[in-house]
Amino acid sequence: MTKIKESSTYNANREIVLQECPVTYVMNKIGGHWKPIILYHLLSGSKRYSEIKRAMPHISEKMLIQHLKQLENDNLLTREAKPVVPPYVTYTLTESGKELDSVIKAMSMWAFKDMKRNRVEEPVC
Amino acid sequence: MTKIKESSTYNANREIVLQECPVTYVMNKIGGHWKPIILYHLLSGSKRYSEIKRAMPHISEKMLIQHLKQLENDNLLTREAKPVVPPYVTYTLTESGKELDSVIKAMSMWAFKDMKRNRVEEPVC
DNA sequence: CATGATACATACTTTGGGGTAAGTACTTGT
DNA sequence: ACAAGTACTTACCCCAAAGTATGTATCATG
Repeated sequence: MTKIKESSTYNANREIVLQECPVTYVMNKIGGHWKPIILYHLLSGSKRYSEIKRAMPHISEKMLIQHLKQLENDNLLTREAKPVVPPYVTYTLTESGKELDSVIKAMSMWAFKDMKRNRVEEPVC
Repeated sequence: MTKIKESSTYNANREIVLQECPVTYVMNKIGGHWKPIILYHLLSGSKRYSEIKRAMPHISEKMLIQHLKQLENDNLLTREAKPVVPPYVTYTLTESGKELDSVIKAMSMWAFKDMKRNRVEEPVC
């Protein structure tokens, strides 16, 4: 987990904007390339670590746990580890996390519309 | 405008994911810290360059035009320049851009709910 | 006895997004 | 004559996000 320097101008700006815009508030929680996709996969139900990994073949393990931890810190999902060997860890969306489905759905609907408009072939997701 | 190297693993991964996930498709068009905020301000109607600038005091001019150009390339807004001095340039959302309000609204609604839940003071936006 | 599965952790490097600062062209106002 | 406004452009630098690679603990199974 890369640590974040608090003293940069970037972060100063971000904090100011955070106080001013709900959209930025959301982007700070689900922004980036991987977080929305993780959420997307968890919206269909709780999943084991390895299940998520298999569902997203192109993410590195480092990125996956890193974002899972961030999402956990942001109260979007919970982690449950059964003390067995081999380890059995499941990730489940919280209420906050589940309510994001309206956002994810709005995004998906817009995406499909826009792909059609720009004649991009539709994906299988 | 910083050029993007096409040959990186990052971009390879991104292109693969792009073909698989509508959410990533959206994130590539409106992701980052500034684009959603620009869109947010244009949703209330066409604006001059200087108006957008004044509405977003914390963005640098470089970032502003850079993102305006990217949004234009992505067909989310159009640029109209009147050939007068001093220059008079207006930015207007396209149909695609306007339709993003469902996404922006879903985000805002979730944000306010989540802020309440986490007892963050509500912003004035 | 060694391989594989599971769920990570850690070190090291790259890169591209963003910041800062300065310049440009043209005209209007004082 | 000089500053100010408008809409950019350009150059240079920094750092945080992402990638690559390897290590760890535990047990089951061949």
